[in-house]
Amino acid sequence: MPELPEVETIRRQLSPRLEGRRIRAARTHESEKFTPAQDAVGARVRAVDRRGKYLIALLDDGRELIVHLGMTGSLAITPALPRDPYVRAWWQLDDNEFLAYRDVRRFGRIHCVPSGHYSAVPTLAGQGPDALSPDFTPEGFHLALRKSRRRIATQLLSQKPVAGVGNIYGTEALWAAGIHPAARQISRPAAEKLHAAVVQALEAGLANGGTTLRDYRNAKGERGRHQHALACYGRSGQPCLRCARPLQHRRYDARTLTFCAGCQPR
DNA sequence: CGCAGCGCCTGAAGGC
DNA sequence: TGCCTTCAGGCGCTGC
Repeated sequence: MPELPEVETIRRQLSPRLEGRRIRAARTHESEKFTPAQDAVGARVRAVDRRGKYLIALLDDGRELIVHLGMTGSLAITPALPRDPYVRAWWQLDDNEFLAYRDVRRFGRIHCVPSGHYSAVPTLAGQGPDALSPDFTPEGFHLALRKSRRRIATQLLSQKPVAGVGNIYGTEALWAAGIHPAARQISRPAAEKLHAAVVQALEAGLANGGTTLRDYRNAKGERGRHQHALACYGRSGQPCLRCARPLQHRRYDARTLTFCAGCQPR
């Protein structure tokens, strides 16, 4: 599932290829999740930005083309349109190349809105500071976490205290910080530790080109390498790398969380 | 407004 | 071998 490191990897690859390009044509799957991709036809891409897990192409007509990759989404630039039943949207550029959006499970979404008008994208509108931006501070993070009594893992995945964290990197950060995923309140020192762990987990993932468990591919179609560096996610039953006790997994709020009962006490 | 619960999707994996 | 069930989960929506 694409989280901040995967989306940022794609952004860095797409940016030099898309900047300055005019969108000549577009076609999409019939779902209203994807049809807004067609609204960008005629506009020129000024820059490719990212906020949390949202990729945002800034257009020269004062609008933004917003893409969320969901669970299985990927973007690639290709000289010819791939014959692939899972391409849900594509844009033809003025250099005759194509930007193709592939999404097997159709959990992703595409929007085209006036700049900054995110009422149609509530999660983007309401999300906290991007995890790799200077706005993500230990103080603000602790304050944001104190506003809710939900489980810490649920809060991390809500995108509100910080934007860009999904289950993989959230699991890694909680393990690294020694915090139980079901904890409902954490101390200031624990919040500071978790803040550092979130940044570290995401930067490590980015340095490794993202995590490919099954579907993730970057804009060149390559797999990430961070799946080999995961300490906790997907390792239930295997020994904790700190204390050798077998890692456990439990379902909290409809998602599977892996943790070490020894290193991450309640 | 916060939050719990459900639905969206499909391929893979496991049971029989 | 083949059919059926379960699972993965980010996010939008509904209703309390």
